[in-house]
Amino acid sequence: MQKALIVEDHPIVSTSLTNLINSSELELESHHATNAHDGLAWLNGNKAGIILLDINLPDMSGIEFCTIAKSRHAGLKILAITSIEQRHVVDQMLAAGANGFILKSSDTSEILEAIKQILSGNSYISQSVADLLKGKLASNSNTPILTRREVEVLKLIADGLTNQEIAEKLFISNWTVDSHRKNLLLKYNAKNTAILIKIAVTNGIISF
Amino acid sequence: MQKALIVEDHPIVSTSLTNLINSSELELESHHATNAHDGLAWLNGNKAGIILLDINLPDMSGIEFCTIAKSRHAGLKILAITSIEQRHVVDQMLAAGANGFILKSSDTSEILEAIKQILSGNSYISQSVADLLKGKLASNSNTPILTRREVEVLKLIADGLTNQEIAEKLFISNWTVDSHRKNLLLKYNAKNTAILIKIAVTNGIISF
DNA sequence: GGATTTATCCCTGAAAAAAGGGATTTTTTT
DNA sequence: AAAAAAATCCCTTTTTTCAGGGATAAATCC
Repeated sequence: MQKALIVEDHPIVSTSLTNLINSSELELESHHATNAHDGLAWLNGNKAGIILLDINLPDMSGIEFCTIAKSRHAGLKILAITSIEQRHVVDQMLAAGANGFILKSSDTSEILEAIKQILSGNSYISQSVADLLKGKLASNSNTPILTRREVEVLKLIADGLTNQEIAEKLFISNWTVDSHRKNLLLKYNAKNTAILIKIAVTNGIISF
Repeated sequence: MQKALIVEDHPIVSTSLTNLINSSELELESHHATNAHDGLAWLNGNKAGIILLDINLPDMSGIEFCTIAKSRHAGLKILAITSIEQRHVVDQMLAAGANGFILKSSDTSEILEAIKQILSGNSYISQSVADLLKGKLASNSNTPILTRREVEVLKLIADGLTNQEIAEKLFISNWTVDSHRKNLLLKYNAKNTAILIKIAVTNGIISF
């Protein structure tokens, strides 16, 4: 019998997922980890047919978990489950190798369908997430594309560092930091640092 | 038989709560609403013994729901269920009249215990939430108490206004705005605006 | 009614950010 | 290999923030 690993810190959700799997016609033996660390440890001694992965874990982001798990266990199938519908999260999860993406607001039949599809080698992305990817949702569509360096600088700005301090940390000139900063303001159409940070935190670019 | 109303938009969680109640020795008939609006409508035609209320609803915050429901139906018992452990949320929910507060990371036995306690007229606050209120948790305990004016100024700063612009908007001197700003930095122990805004958004003071 | 908190106003000087340019080198993509 | 994008560095001036004080009226709490 294939094994399913549920990585989820909320007992209400994990017990529900366990019940869902056990009471379905799926031939899956369900296991449970309450954090990323335990999940990865379990994977070292067991072969999972599928992982149901919560994106908000206490010790590590779902994205990191996904990246690590995939690098250690090729061919591993991961279904990401989240309650937040944010473009950048979906992008990063898919880039990290997730095979499917559903929302906690999906009903149980959709979750089972997603599991089935993934087990049979397909990928499954729920409609609302697919819409998000197509940029159909107006709410998150005005998110500019930042370069790696810009994201790096942005995070340091949000941590309260000055241009000078950032320059020292990244071993670049403060003129360069200033350039990145100006580009950030431009891309976000922000008048100053305050609103820049607000937008960035809201859009999830800055981790909190 | 008393009725329980589950107000929760995530089917995984709501079905799990329903199962939990049905399979327990509690004499409760469980009902379900996926949003605040439907929940309030149901309450107009039915008498609920207890409401299990998710704090993050699609159409209204749990705090608003709580306030409205309590004003319309005196003596209504509400158990708030949340995944976020934020001081201000707990404070506001209790102020809105919630009888109990548990986290989604609580295990099922604790949830049942909370329901029992509340039905018998007591209030129930899970240990981690209680710790939060006592300021025991190092992570979230550094949330300062802001005055009305400080919150007002903070929001305008986050909207990208300068001291001068805020002064004009509030019909006060820019020296005053500067004073509030300095107090905000002091209270949050923030070195500059950037990190101030990050903390404020993270702590939910600034709406997004 | 007295004490405390809140909101207000004031000053100076240093530090930092924003607006305004422009330019070169290194990556990455096509 | 050429084109495009990203990252780097540079300068000036103006605006804004930050740090360091201090002080008074009004509201709120006990």
